[in-house]
Amino acid sequence: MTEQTPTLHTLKVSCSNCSLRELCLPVGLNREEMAQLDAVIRQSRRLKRGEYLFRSGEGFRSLYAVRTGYFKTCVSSQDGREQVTGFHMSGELMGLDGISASQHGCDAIALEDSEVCELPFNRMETLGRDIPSLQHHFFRLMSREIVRDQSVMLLLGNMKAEERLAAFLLNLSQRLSARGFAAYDFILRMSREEIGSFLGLKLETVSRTLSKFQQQGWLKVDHKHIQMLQPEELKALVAGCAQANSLR
Amino acid sequence: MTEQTPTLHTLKVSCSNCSLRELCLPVGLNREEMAQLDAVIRQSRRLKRGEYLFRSGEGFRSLYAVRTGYFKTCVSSQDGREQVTGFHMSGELMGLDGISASQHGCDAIALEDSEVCELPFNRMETLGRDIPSLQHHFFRLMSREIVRDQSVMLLLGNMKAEERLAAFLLNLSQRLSARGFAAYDFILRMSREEIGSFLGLKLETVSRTLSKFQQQGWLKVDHKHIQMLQPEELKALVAGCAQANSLR
DNA sequence: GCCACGCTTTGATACGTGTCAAGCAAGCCT
DNA sequence: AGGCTTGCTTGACACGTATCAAAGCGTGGC
Repeated sequence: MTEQTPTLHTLKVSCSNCSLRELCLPVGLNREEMAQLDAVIRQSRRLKRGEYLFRSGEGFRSLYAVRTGYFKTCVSSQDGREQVTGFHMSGELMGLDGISASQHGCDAIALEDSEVCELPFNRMETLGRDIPSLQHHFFRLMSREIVRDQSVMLLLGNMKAEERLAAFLLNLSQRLSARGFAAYDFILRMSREEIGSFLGLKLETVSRTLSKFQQQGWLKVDHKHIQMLQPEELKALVAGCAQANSLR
Repeated sequence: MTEQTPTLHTLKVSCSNCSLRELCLPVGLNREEMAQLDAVIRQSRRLKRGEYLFRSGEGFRSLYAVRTGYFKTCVSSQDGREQVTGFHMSGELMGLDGISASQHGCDAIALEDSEVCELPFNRMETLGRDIPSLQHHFFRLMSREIVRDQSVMLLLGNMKAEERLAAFLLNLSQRLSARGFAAYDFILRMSREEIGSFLGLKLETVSRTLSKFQQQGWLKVDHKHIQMLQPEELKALVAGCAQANSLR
């Protein structure tokens, strides 16, 4: 109970069959348990950019873990307003919201050609009863998602445009560097509109705010290519108003 | 997997020892399983208005289910901005966000004299392995929380003040009537400021919007006493922009 | 009972972000 | 290559909500 929060992802992404146990299930299983888990995890599925992994309302059977690529998840209202609820990169799990009603509660869309592992939930649940640490890990993952959602609420409820964008960029930076990529030089995989939707802003505001950061010398923005020149300044901006960097 | 989403609460709140199995765990357990569960659930704890049930950062050991009374949960940033993440009434569970880091991620504060049941999480987890339907129920509850958080994001990211407040009132109305209270005539347990914090608005805006609803004849507002005179109008306002009424 | 305090309402004004519109750059198709 | 589409930037302006301020109303304490 006192261990560190689990690293959801390691740097070694490209294994053989399905490297998922390394990615999102670092639970300390023994050899036999590993085998059981492998038997349950389905071969990975490939998606092209723009393809739906699942849609809101579809029957829920499986969770999906990103192996490679990039996803967004979003809920939309009847009149077409769309709210991006998260961006998901390698090692991250999608579909947890589907358990409650046995149907998916959001859309998951690939932002680039991607690959996911399918985790049939029934079987994972059964397996969790045999492997306590696996069960515990799943509870932790779901709880983690709740914590993340709470910090998004804090962001949407309290922060100004500049603070939101700074928090967003810093969060991206942190997650990328945790995966072995450069922390301060990266490519955005999503459009300004999608960023805006996530942050509760219009795309013009996102664009203007990026420009402002650039003018101040904090960033270099070349379309989707972002270089953080003075990350400390961005951190100073969100220091105070963020509880943690658990956005995603 | 195809059953209805569980009613988290029944109308019979005042039982003997701990009526929690009726409230938040309607899982279809047999007599022996019930006994096991009863053995794990701790005696209820009473709190006075304003008292903290737990605080962000405290060690996490238990989930808490509201037996009677009313709570708010909130996260706060270092510089003191507070975001109310939810209001909780009888039968609802608090503390799920604490599992991930083994410490509570928010504060839980009684809005009136209240009573909760303590559910030691370790023991519940163990019990879940013996009672599959209990385990499944917990996954559902957590997933449900994630779904709720997503609709709050939609609200905070996309909706205007009037829509937010209408959605909030309708959600309250629905939850109260599910507990056997009048749907269209109730007392707010929280201040304007707390409503505002939850909805991402300032208290003045909440007040003004309530006044506006009253002027239009949709509500009668007498301090904390709300009567919904034309709920259809409120519904019309949120129709389209809400995906479901799963705020809380 | 009265006073003091907290909560709420209401008004005037300011500010931030949305909206609308135009122009630009990059990528894609024929 | 030309012309089209798509996404991005930038400007002018409008609108919604925040901010500041003052006054009203209830409630609880003495």
